[in-house]
Amino acid sequence: MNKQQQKAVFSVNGPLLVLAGAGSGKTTVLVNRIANIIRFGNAYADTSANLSEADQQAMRAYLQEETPIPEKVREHLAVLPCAPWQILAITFTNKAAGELKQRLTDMLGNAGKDVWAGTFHSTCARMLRKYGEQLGYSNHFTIYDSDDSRRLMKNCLRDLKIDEKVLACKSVLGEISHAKDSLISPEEYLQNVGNDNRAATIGKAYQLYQNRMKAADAMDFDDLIANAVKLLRQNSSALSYYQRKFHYIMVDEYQDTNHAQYILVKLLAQRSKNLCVVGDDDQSIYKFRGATIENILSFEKTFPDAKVIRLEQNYRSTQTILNAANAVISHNTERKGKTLWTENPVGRKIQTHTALNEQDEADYIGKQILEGVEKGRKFSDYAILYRMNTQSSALERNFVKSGIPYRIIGGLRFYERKEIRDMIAYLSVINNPSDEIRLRRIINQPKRSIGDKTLSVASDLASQIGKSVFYVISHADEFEPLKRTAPKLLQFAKIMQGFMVLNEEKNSSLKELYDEILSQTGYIASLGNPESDEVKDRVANLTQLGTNIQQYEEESGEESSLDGFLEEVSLMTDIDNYDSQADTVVMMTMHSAKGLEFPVIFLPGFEDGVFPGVQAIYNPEQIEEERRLAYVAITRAREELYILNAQSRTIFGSTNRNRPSRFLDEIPEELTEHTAVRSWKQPRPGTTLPVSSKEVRAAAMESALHFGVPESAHAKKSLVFKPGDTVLHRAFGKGTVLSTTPMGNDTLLEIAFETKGTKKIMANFAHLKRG
DNA sequence: TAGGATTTAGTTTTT
DNA sequence: CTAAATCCTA
Repeated sequence: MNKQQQKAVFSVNGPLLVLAGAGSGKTTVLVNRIANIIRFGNAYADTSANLSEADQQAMRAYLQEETPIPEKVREHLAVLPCAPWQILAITFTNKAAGELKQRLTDMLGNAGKDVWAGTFHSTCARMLRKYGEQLGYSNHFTIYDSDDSRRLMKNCLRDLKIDEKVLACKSVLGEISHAKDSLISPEEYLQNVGNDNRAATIGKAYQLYQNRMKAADAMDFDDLIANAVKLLRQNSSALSYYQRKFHYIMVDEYQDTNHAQYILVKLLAQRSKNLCVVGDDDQSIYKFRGATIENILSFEKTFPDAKVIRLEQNYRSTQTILNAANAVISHNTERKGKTLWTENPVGRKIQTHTALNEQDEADYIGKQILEGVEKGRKFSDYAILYRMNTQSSALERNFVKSGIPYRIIGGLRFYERKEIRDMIAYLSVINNPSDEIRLRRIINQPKRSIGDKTLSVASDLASQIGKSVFYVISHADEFEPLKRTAPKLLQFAKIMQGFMVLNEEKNSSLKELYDEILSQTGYIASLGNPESDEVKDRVANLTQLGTNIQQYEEESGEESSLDGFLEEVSLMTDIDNYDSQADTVVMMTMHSAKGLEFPVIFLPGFEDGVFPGVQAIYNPEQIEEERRLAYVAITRAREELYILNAQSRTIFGSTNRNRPSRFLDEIPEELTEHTAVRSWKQPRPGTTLPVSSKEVRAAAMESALHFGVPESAHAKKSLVFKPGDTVLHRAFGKGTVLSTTPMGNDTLLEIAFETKGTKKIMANFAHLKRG
């Protein structure tokens, strides 16, 4: 470790701000700092000792950081052991927390497992499970995700007779989220509306929404933080419990914390003052969801005796990549200012490429990857980072065609798939029957002939008698208005109650419960034709969920519970599932890539209007945020960086010609090497601009034949394969053709490779040779 | 109430 | 362009 890193590791007591540039070994510092605290504990001085002024000073210096200490002083120092559970480490993703724990366990053995490591949300959830009753929640409250929140808000707006055309559900939710970040309750919100009509309406919706959340025993993401703060503020025994428990607190990615999170950390650290925050103001990219860079900029004001350590040596990227990153970020005005440097080699120049359109761009990327793999790179060396999830589809099409194995992080997430959410909803209603939103989701899924009408009647009855909807449904025969549907409702209630009993039984496992739900509800059968690809896919997902449940049970052993599983699931993100071992190319948004690194990075869509996005172009503040995002994206690359733009691009059905991104202009020319399919300045005289997407595609095809694709690929088009042929793929090696299916101008080949298994590949894109 | 057909709206980033 | 919402009919 370098001097600065050592200093950060050994500065144990008191507030500490570590400004850690990209790739500066921040995680190493964090891990070693925690290990150091556990090993050597909390050194404190015997202040009653009769020491000279100089010795006292030496002692103080020692307490603040590892400095040499005179023998005479040593005997007056004591070391308090610090237990792992007295350390709280807050990370940005669950995955980061898991890795932190893993590395600690590698160093310290089992002690590493007892460190409290998690995200803000999981930490708060844990505190609220213990103390939530103080705020009127049960200890198995449900955590709503954004879809649940949306459904609930829709209902609220409908019941308040607010027309969504006047006030969109989304903007109300956004406003409420902002209020919660600022720790403003519905009542306070309503007090401050003045004569702003819109605000008054939002306030009413906020209040109703919160009341219903409480009735459903549910919290949304923002509530987790806000309620944790509320708990600590109004319950002094909880506050003092956690203040005494956590001797040391560390917060990673501090630049992306919001106001509520800042208050939370401040409360927890008030007693011990041992707060260490790590962050990089240049990497703050979550302003849009309430993160305030202020937290990091004002840390020294909040904690006047704070020590500040800068980590500016980069161990990740080549000089070229780092220079480009520095050049781009230097255009921002609102920053603390630092310059990363590295002893790494200069490396290859940054490859900038102008493609015709998004398909052509994807082809270029695919080609570079296949060439690289041929030269010995692994697929997992490559990552593609884009601004919007929608950009992945062009890449996906190309990768399928050329047989490049890939994974997409984000986009349609596993836990957002309909069938998965349905099963999760079953599990959470079993866990918490008051959860009306999720009850509504499953009551007619599979179809039980229970419609909207019946449900709103039941819902009204429930609020009249002050019981939950589930209560009304399970006593449906006692209510006159429900006479007709009562048998159906009772039948549903009966299965659910059966599940609840099963869940209560001590010796039954979650996996058994899950399998029972699947079979008793006949869910799989209700999906339709089991031969169709779509249903096969869904069934595979349901099986995967079963595996996940089993895995959870194995991991948490005695501790496992339905509660625990649901909590883990609701706070899980795609990036948490990302397995860096598998040999596949990875695609994700630049946001998701935070904290990750790859040998080769592709950045498609560097065009004004895509990145920076249209909404940001006329807003200097937002441009700065986009520029920080560019900085994050560039600094993910270790060895090679490709930046791409396209002359025309089709997004959301309309085709636009975008000029290259201003961020490209900010990279000094001597760092780049540019290639282009064709000069983007002028279309050739006499050429009409393609208008429809169909024409664009045709033009791209035509143009690719003449410009983009090398001569050999042209010739390959005439190569015809038949089953039994031996072929040679540049990445997969030798294989035998199993089947051929003509598709348009191309042929889909199924090939059994000797070492890489059976794959389906499009003939024209596969770069095949005869074996 | 189910299911299909048609229209329409909404398109950034995520715990 | 896609996914969701709405409408319409059986």
